[in-house]
Amino acid sequence: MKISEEIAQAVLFHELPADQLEELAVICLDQKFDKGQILFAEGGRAKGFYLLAAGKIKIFKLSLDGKEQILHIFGPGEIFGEVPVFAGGNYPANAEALEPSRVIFFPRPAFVELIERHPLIALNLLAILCQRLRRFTHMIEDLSLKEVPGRLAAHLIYLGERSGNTEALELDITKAQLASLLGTIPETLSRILAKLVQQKIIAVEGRKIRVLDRKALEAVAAG
Amino acid sequence: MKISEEIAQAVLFHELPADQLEELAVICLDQKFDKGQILFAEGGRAKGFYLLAAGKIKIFKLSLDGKEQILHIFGPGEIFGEVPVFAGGNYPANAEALEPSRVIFFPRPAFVELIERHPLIALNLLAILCQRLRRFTHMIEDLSLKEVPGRLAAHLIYLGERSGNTEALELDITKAQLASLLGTIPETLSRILAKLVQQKIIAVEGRKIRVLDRKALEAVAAG
DNA sequence: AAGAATCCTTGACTTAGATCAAGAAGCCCT
DNA sequence: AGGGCTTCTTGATCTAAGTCAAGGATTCTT
Repeated sequence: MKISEEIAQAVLFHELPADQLEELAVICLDQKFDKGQILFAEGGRAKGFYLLAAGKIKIFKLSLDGKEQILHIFGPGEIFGEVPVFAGGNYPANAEALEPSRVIFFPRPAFVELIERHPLIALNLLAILCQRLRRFTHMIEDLSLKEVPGRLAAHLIYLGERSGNTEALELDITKAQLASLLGTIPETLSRILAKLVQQKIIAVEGRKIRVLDRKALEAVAAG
Repeated sequence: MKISEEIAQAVLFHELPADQLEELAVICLDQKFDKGQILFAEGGRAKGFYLLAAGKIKIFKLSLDGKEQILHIFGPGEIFGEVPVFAGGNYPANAEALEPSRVIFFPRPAFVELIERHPLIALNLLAILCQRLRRFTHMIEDLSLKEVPGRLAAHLIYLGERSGNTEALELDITKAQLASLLGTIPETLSRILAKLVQQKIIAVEGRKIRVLDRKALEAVAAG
C-alpha cells in the first residue's frame, strides 16, 4: 500500500483533504521491525512519533527485577510515542514489536508545524489522547480498587464490546501477555481462569473464551 | 481578581493575545463550591470543563464498597474535566472540593470552536494532556510494579522536585488522602512512615517531612 | 477551656496473590 | 514422527498489605 493511503486510514488523519495527506507523506519515514525488536526504550530522546501500518506493538514498563507491566497493545492504524512530542521530550515507556511490523515515523518539528496550520489534526489528536486518559483512568481504578478476578472479568467484557461479539471472545495475545496487561502473573491468571470455568461463568479452549453467564461475569467485574 | 486576568494566568491560555482572552471571558461562567461539595460525578454528562481559580479539587474513583482512589489533586491555575469535551461526553471520575473553591466553567461548544480558530490553545492543551498521560503512566507503574514503601518514597522525591526543596517537604493534604493517592490505606501508610523514620531515612512531624538520607530514599523508591 | 470531631497510630489477625518448583500441553522445526 | 521450543497449569509455601479494633493526638467549635 502507498504511504499516503495508509495515512489516510488512520483515525488521526481522518477527513483530512488529499493535499494535506500528500504534505504528510512527504515528511514521514517508512520503517520495518522484526518480532521482538525494540522500537524505543523508556527515557530515550524522542525525535517524533509512530503510526502503526502493520503488525502489533507492545508498550510497557519494566521494574528493576524484570517484572513487566503492559500499558497498551497497539494494532494497525493506531499511533504511539506521541507523548514526548508535546511534553518532556523523552519516551515514558518501552516499545517492542510483538510481530513483524511496519511503522510510519513522523519527525517532530514538521508535525508540530503541521498541527499549527491544520486544527482538524489537533482535534483528532485531542480526542485520541482523551480516550487514552480514560483508559488509563480505568486501569488505575482496576489496579487499585479491584482484585485480579474483577480485572479479568472487566477486560473480557471490554473485549466483547470492542469486537461486537459479547459471547465468543478470542484473545489476540498470549496469556502471559494478558497477565502483564492486567497487572498480575501467568500463574495467578491461570488459576482464576480455572475458577471461572469451574463456576460455569466462562469456557476456555486455548485462546478462545466463551461467555456462559454474562450476568455473573458482570458481577465479578463490579467486584 | 477579574476573570480575564485569572484566565490569563492559566497555563492553558499562556501567551494568548488580549483580544482572545476577552473572547474567552465572555463564554465562561464563575462558580463557587464549599468544602466537601461534589462538582461532578463519574458517568455524569459533561457540558464543559473547569479552570480552578482558587481552592483545591480532588479527582477520584470509588469502588462499590466505598474505597477511594485519588487520581489528581488540583490547585489554582489547573484545568480539569476536559476529557469528556473531546472523548465520550461523560466524566470518567468524580470531583470534590477539598477546600472552599472558585472555578471558571467553559461550556463545551464555544470552547471547541475557539480551539479550531486558535491553534496555540490546542498546542497548550496537547502539552497538558501529555503531561497527564505521563503522570498516569507513572501511577500505573507504581501500583503494579512497586510496593507501598516504593510508591511513598517516589512520591516524596516528586514532592521535593516540584517544590524545589528536596530536603524539607510539607504535605498539603491529610495522610488519609496521601494514602488514597498512593493506592493504599491510612494504617499501612502510617506503618511505613514509622519504618522509614526508624531507619533514619526521614523525620516526620505532623505534615512536615524532612529527608535525612536522600540516597536511601531513592533506593527505596527504585524498589 | 471543654467538648466534639477528625486525624493518626499501633496491635493482632487474615488473606490475596506472588514466588518457587515441577510437570503437561501445545507448537514449530527439520 | 520425534526433539526442542514456548506456553500453560497445578501445587506448596510465603509475605505484603488489608481488615478489625481500640486508643492517642490534633484541630475545630462555641
